[in-house]
Amino acid sequence: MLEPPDSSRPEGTSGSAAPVFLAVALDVPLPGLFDYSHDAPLAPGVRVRVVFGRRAMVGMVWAVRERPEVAADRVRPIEAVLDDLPPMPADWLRLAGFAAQYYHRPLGEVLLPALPPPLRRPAAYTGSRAAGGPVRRADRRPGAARSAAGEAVPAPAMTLTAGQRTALDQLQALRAAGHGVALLHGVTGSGKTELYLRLARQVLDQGRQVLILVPEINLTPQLEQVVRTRLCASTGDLAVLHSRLSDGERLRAWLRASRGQAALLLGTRLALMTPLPRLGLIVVDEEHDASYKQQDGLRYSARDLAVWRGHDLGIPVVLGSATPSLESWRRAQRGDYRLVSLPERAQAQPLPDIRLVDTRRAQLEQGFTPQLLQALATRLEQGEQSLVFLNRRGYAPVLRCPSCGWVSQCRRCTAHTVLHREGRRAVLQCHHCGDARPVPRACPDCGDQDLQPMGRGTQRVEEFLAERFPQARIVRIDADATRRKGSAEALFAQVHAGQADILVGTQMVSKGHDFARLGLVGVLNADTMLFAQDFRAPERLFAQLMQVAGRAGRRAGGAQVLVQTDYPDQQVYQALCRHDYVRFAESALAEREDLGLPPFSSQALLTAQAARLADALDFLRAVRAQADAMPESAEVCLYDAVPLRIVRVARVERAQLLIESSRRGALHGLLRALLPQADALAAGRPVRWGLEIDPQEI
DNA sequence: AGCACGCCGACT
DNA sequence: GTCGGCGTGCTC
Repeated sequence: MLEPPDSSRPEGTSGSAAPVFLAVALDVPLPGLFDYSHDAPLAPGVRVRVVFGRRAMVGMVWAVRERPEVAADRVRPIEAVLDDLPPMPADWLRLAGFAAQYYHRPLGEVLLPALPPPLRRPAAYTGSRAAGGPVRRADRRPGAARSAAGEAVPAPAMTLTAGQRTALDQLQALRAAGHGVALLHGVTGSGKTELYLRLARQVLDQGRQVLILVPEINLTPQLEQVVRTRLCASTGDLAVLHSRLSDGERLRAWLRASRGQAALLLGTRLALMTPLPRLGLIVVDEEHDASYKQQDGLRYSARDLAVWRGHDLGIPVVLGSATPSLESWRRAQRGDYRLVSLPERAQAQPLPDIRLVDTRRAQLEQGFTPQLLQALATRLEQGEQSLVFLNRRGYAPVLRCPSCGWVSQCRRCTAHTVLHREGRRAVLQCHHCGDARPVPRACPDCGDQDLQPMGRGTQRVEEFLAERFPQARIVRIDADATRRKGSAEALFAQVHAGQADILVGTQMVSKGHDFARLGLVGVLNADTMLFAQDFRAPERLFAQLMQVAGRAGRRAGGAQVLVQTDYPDQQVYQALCRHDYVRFAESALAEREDLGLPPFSSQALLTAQAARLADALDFLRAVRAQADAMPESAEVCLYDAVPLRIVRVARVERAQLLIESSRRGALHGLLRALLPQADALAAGRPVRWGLEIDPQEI
C-alpha cells in the first residue's frame, strides 16, 4: 500500500557504519521508487539530491528499505540531504500517496510537482534566503489590493438574512461535529461568501488554519480583498497561491503557509497540496468549476482531493456553488454530504429575469435579434451597462470562398483556422495549436478574391456594436484582449468605474467579477454548447448561463437576461428561466442513471497519440484485447477505441478508449492490473499514451 | 521525461 | 571528410 511508513523511526543508528537503503521518489514517468544508499536512515518526506542517469535531480525519501530492490551495484549514494526544510509532514505524505494511487501515477510525479519550483531544483539551495520571519509583502500581487477599484466589497460584516442564519447554523453544526462535507447551494448573490467568512473566522479564532480554493486567479482579486479586510486584520496573515506568481513569490507564500505563519491560504487548485500544520477547514468555492481538474501532467481534481484531505484530517469541508456538479449533488442527495441551501438572494435583490429569444423565425442582424438590439438601446439610453456574452473569440470562426467552398484550415490540425482581426491586422489562427498564418488575398483553390468571414466571434461583435451604437463605449474582454499581464485587471477596472456601456466577452467575464452597474446580459450562440457531443454539455451550459446571468442584477431594479436560441423548448433552457437548478439536476441525474453514466458509474479514459491514427487505434485495441482476457475486467465495460473528434492536433493523431464500471473499485482493480501491460504493449510502438481518471470531457 | 548512443544526408 | 536528423534504450 501507499501509506507512508512510520516517520517516528529514529534518524541514524549511533555507531553503525553500515549503509542503509532509501526508496526515493523522483519526478520521472517511470513506475515505482528508486533505491539509493546513505550512511543513516532519513525520515520520509526529506528532500535529497541524487544522480539519476546522468543528471542531478531532487528526490523525496519515501521509505527506508531493508535491502535494495535492484542489484546492489546499481545503487548509488545520495549526493546530499537537503535539510533546508523539515521533513514533509505525515498527513501531506498520506495525501500524496492517495493521489498517486487513485490517479495511477508514480509517487514522484505527485510529490515533487507539489513543491514550489525552487524546492525541486537540484542547484538552488533556498533555505538560507527564505528562512526567517514572515515576508510580509511576498505574495501580494501588484495591483491586486486595489484592482477591484470602485467595486463595493460587503466591507463590514452584514446582518444575516433568516436563510443565511439557518445555513450558518447548519454549517456550524458540521464544524462542531468535527468533520464532514457540506454542499452549500445558493444562487449568485445569496451570500455564500459571507458564510465562508463567518465560518473561517470561527476556525481562525481557534488558532486553526483555513484553506480556501477558488477556480482561477481572475476570481481572487475581489475575494482576496474581502478576505484581507474581513479576516486578516486581527487574525493573522494571508497567503495567496496561484500559477501566475513568480517562483520566488510562490515559494515565500508556500513557506509561510506550511510553517503556520499564514493562518489563511487562498489559492487555485495547486494550493491544495500545500502543507498546513493546523488546518481546520477547507472551502472549495464554485466547486463545479472545470478548472479544479488539472488538464496536464497528473490529472487530479483539487476538489476531490480536498474532500479526501478533509476526511483524512477529520475537519469540515465546504463545497459551494450555485450550480453544483451532479457528482456532488448526488452525494448530497444520498446523505454523504450535508446539503445546505441558501434559497434566496441576500439584501432582497430580485433574481434576474431570464428570457429566451426564439431565433428560428427572427430577422437576425449580425447574429442579433431585434429584441436584443432594442434592449441594448434601452439600457444605453438609461445609462446602464450591458454584457454581450459569446463563447467564441476572434473575428470569425472560419474564412470561406463563396465560389468554390474552400475553407481556411490548419496545416497541422484537423480544424478550421479562425480569422482574427485587430485594427488593420488580420491573421488566420488555429485555436488548437496556436499556428498563425497570413490571410490569403485570394482563394488558394480557385483564385476568387472575395473570401468571406463566416459566423462571428467577439471581435466581429465588437465591431458591429460599435457601428450600430456609435455613441456607446464598448469594451471587449477575452483571452486576446487580456493577453498582456495586467491588462485584464485594467479592463475590469474600466468596467467597474463605469467607463464602459457595452461589455463583449467570453466565459472570461462570467467568473469572479460582479458588475454593479450591469442591467442586461445578452447571450449569443448558446446552442453550440448544447450540441457538444459530451454528455456533460447540458450541465456545463446550465452552469455557464447561470453564472453569466449572475453577473447582472446585484442591484435593485431588476436585471434582464436574454438568451438567443433555436431550441427554446430544451429542458436546460426552461429550467434556466425558472432559476430551477434542483429540477434541472433531478432530470439530468435521472437521465444519467438510465444511461449508466457518472455519477452512477466511474470512468477512466485511456488516450493514445501517434503520427498516424492507425498506430494509436491499434495500440488501444491491443490494450482492450488484453483487458478482455483478464479476470479483473469482469465488472468493467471497455468501449471501442475511437478517434478524437479533432483527430489531429499539431501533427499528432489521437484516439481514446473509454473504460467504465458501476463499481469504482472494479475499475481501479482492472487498471492496476492492466496498466503495466499497457506499458509493455506500448514498448516498440510509435505511440505515446496516457490515462485520465474521472475524465471531465469524453 | 531527459539524455545518451547510433547510423544516414547536406555543408563549414 | 564533419554537423546533425531523430529512432531506441536506459535511468535506482
